[in-house]
Amino acid sequence: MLDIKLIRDETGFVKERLKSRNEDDSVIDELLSLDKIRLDLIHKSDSLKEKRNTVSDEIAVMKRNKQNAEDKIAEMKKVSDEIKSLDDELKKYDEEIDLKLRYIPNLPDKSVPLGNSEKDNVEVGIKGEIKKFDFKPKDHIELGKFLDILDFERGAKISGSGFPLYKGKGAQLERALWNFMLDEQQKNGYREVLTPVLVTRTSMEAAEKIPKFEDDMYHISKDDLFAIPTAEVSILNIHRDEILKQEDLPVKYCGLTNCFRREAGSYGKETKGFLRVHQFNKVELITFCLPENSYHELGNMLKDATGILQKLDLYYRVIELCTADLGFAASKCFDIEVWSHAENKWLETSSVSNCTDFQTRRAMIRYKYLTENKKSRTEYLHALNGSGLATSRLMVALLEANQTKEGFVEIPRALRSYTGFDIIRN
RNA sequence: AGAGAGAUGGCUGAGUGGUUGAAAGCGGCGGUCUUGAAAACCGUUGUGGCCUUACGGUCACCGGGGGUUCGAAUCCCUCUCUCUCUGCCA
Repeated sequence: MLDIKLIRDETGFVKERLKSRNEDDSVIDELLSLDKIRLDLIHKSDSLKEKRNTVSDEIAVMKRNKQNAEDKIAEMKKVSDEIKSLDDELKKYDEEIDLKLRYIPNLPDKSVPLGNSEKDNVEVGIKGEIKKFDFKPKDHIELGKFLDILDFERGAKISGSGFPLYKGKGAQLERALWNFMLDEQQKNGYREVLTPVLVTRTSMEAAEKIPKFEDDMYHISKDDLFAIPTAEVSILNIHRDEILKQEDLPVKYCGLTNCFRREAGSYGKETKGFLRVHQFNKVELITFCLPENSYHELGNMLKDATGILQKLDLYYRVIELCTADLGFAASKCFDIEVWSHAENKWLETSSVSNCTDFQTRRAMIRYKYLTENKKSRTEYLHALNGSGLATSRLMVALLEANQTKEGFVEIPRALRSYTGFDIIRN
């Protein structure tokens, strides 16, 4: 969430930045008027509490001296009632302000290209080469079926559509990718974690997924637990309500988890095979760092994510999202897309975002530092997240780009020590 | 799932209605001493809101929420979590 103080002090700036991402900025004025009332209530309540504290001490002294304090007690009873009604009122305003804040996205960084839709995203680089085939390349579904390594029909039998079943060398290839990617990211300085995939409502709120995206997630009502749509949620919450030591920064994690997304409302062509699924696997990267370093760290993370694609020798591009296409919590974001040789289009396989202090403010993830006059202060860290990478779309690109005329799939060199085989035949 | 115990500041741990924001110890930081270090001694050491240019003032916070009271870490209700024992299960 945004800082109400920033909204209060830099109203024009906040509005301008929200407008740049096509957000309605009228909520800012609503917030300011609520905030004004809230501050007024705080002043009234606090000064009454001060009075109550003082007089209560006087009553204690009088009682100790066996004096009669009935008058003061009666007076304070009234004061207490007044405080109570002020605080009840205050609570209503707090909740209303908080609810409004929860629906306001992060502010785009000044460096983010302005735009009105995804069409205004900017391509910042292409690496690798499109493979030339002297035959018509099969898509990943045909390959999966022909080689008997992917079984979307039986996956659907088990859990409904969008829950892929990997078989034989398909399952082994998937597992090889996990190990390869985790090893690579550890080399890049990320500490490996294996987190819960069911998390509490509080954790989802801390990651700013609730309330805005509650309907997009699987929910276990009996225990009020949510299946994570990304390990970003569980990893971010590792340090919820903590104050990290400045000398430990940046703190970097990588973790592989299943990811679950309801994808309600999606249908048609996009949903076939791996292109849009309810369950997939992803290695997630999270960095907690000092505010002044977060954009530098964003560059590092982008490099760490694309490094996987380079080693796998895949054709990919990086695009920078424009203001209108930024994710809710992001101030700046790069998407990495791999080429599908059968579909002849780009597939998003990673998204690397700087979420600045947007999540850490709600999650209360901070660090401590000394000011110039040696006063200790705490400040919110910046949090970044990125996929490094998601395997489902990656698998599409991998199978399609490495297929042979016979319909076999060659394993990229970097993966062979992980798979233990060089080619998948039927 | 059943029975019991517990949750206090970075940590250990006192505190059961009125200078307790909280004893004490450890740790941290600063200082004295020392060539340097250790030891010893002295001092200091939570977070957030609001007011203030600042100094500072004030309010809140002893797992979360609610209640009793002039006044709650302390009493009552409730929820969550942790530990021990029993049951069930990977």
